[in-house]
Amino acid sequence: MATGRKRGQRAGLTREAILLAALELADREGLPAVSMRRIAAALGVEAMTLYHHIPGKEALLDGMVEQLVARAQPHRPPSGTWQEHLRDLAHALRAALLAHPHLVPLLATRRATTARNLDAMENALRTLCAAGFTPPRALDVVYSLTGFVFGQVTLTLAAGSVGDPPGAEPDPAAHPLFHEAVRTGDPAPDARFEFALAALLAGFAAGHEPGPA
Amino acid sequence: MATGRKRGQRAGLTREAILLAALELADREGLPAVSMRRIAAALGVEAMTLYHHIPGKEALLDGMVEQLVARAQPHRPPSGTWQEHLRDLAHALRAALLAHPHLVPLLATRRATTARNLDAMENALRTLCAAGFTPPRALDVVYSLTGFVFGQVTLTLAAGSVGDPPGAEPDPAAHPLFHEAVRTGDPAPDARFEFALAALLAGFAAGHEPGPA
DNA sequence: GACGGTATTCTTACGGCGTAAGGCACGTCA
DNA sequence: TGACGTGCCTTACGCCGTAAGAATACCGTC
Repeated sequence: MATGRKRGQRAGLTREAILLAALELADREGLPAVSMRRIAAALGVEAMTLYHHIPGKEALLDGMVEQLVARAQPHRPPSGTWQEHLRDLAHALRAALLAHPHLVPLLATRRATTARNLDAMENALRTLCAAGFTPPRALDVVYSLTGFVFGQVTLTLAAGSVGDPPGAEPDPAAHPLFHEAVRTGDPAPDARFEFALAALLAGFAAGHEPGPA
Repeated sequence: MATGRKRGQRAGLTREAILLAALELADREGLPAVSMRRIAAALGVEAMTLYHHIPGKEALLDGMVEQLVARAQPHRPPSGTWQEHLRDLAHALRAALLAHPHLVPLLATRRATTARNLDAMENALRTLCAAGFTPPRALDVVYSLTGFVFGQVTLTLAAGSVGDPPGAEPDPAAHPLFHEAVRTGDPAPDARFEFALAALLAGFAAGHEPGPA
């Protein structure tokens, strides 16, 4: 530490500042780089200092996830049909995840039920119930949508992560349809997401109102 | 090592045996327990010995994922409508993931395009194209389904993982619909999966054949 | 202004991790 | 018989998370 601070002099650390530094480190160098020592170094401080603001590494990762989901609220106010509401929700969540791709695997090990998160869910449930869904069905819909978005984003990120060394299909003749599809398909991952999201929402609608009158 | 083996005596290690031991360790004690030393100990061997069969930790984790997806093939032969085919695929994948819950987070960081995996995908694509889907659309469907299953399973596992210490909704009055839904909803995770899967498949069908004739 | 308590920071240290480098014994084949 | 490759072990290095404790600045009280 080459800072001009003496032994007991405050460095002005807060839980928020630590989580922010951790987030930035993860975004810049990936999850394995997120160590107590590296975060502390980025803040001009020794590793053990962090423990006065955060109980341990697990709590730190929890906090990072918490910060991530806090950024996943739709900017538009809840209006329009329940489909539009859900579509906004899905887009907001997807955008938040894609903005911090290295953090996405963290969500697979951690539950993210913060108060703010529950507020957004309650909003969605209200919209759905007003549209005639029963509360349990509405919860099914919201949970399903959340898992769907997470899965789509994860698959997208994992597909283009490393330089394809493991499998790297060697024989186009063995899987002709696959190769044709890859060759002629839309290369934008957005299109696939929109397609699948539309299908899921259409499916919810179909299950909700059995016939189109 | 208190085994009765002398210095240069073979222990009969193979890549398969190592991966199996790693899988069993992960199932029994979770992912953090999967270390080179622990795996080696389980096999009655020193850690460095593993490096004669596996290049390193990353390759080991890749191998574990490979083993997992290899178990994700449907047992039934591909028959029936494309919806039934996809449903079988989804159930097989979900069953494989649920059988090794601790490995699911690994899939978030690793792509799993083995030859065997591509075979299953090619099968699905063939069925879909025979039903009138274009190859790119069929690929969209299969990818979307895969991501969907992964997301659903991950969410299910994460929801019931630890003892709910982080959020643990403190005020039922603040989120009345959420609590009513939890109280009166179906507690079986299977039901939610079936509901969402049906919705997604229905959505695919709706996008495929615009009108129900 | 002096003073005591508290909050914040740093130092040191331990065990575990992945793995690089090199040594030793066995099986095989010339 | 002897040389050699293969499979295994030993040692060692630099990371990691974090427990224990010493040192110092800050702050409310007088």
